[in-house]
Amino acid sequence: MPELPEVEVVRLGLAEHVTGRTVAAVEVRHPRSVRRHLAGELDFAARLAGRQIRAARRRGKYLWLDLGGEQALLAHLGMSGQMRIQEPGSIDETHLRVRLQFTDGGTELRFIDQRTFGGLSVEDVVDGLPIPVTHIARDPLDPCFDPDAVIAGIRQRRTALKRALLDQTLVSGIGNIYADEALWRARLHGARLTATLTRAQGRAVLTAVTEVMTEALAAGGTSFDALYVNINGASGYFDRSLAAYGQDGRPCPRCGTAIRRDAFMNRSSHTCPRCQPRPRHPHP
DNA sequence: CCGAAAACCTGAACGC
DNA sequence: TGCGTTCAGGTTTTCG
Repeated sequence: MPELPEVEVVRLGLAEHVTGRTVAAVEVRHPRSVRRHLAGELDFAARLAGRQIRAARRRGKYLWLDLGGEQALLAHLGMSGQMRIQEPGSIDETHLRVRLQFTDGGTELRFIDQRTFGGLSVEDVVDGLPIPVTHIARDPLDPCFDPDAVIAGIRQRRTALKRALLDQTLVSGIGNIYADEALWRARLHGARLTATLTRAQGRAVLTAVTEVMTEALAAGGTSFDALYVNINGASGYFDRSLAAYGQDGRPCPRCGTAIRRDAFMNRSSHTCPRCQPRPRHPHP
């Protein structure tokens, strides 16, 4: 489940179901899912056995289970990763990649990932962050998120606004859905050059990001199919509230003009041609 | 520094 | 029914 609200839904579920439990055994069913654990899958399993999970944390789209001792089980869900809590002995999912069992003999934690772009690793924690997360910027739901600093960073770039929003080292957690939704809410076009963005417009788009993510989280995230589900396998329903993403041909909820889809950055961008006119000096 | 493209995968949807 | 194409909520690397 990719973007911040979906990852946060998973984090909340993990916090409820695995905090305080001690890992008994780890089964790696697909080596690719632990490829970022450079010491290999045997080392991965050995480093988890006997460890107690203290907390479930997140920054942007990265998720980790605090193991104490300045180590953590780090997860990135990639495009299709899921975390599921299941009864021991229940049927293995088709794309089950990693299984964690606990010393209490209760439910097990499963990492399921169709496309295997995601993965797990055990990482050292420095200043509260697993090493691979240290280059990731704070996300809009972080209590220490500093919008003015992010706006300054965006304005210093020489690129298009949407590209900046998707840059996880500037502000994290934003993916293609919430970038399009926030730009629509702020009435800005993603091809707008960051250098020409006013501070007020920067503030508007970051406010829109925060609001749309908060609303999506309250709805349990965005899900179009069974690939994006919470730890119990349930889908969120924010897809019903999307104004732009995936709405090509449908009327803009604000003005009724048909939403259009264009190729941008090797993916799709959805805009209202009336509310979000293409900038005159577009080319990034 | 910036951007484009490819790479890493599987499966669903669609056109013929 | 089957085959080829295109597309998908991401990140990283490589090459100009």
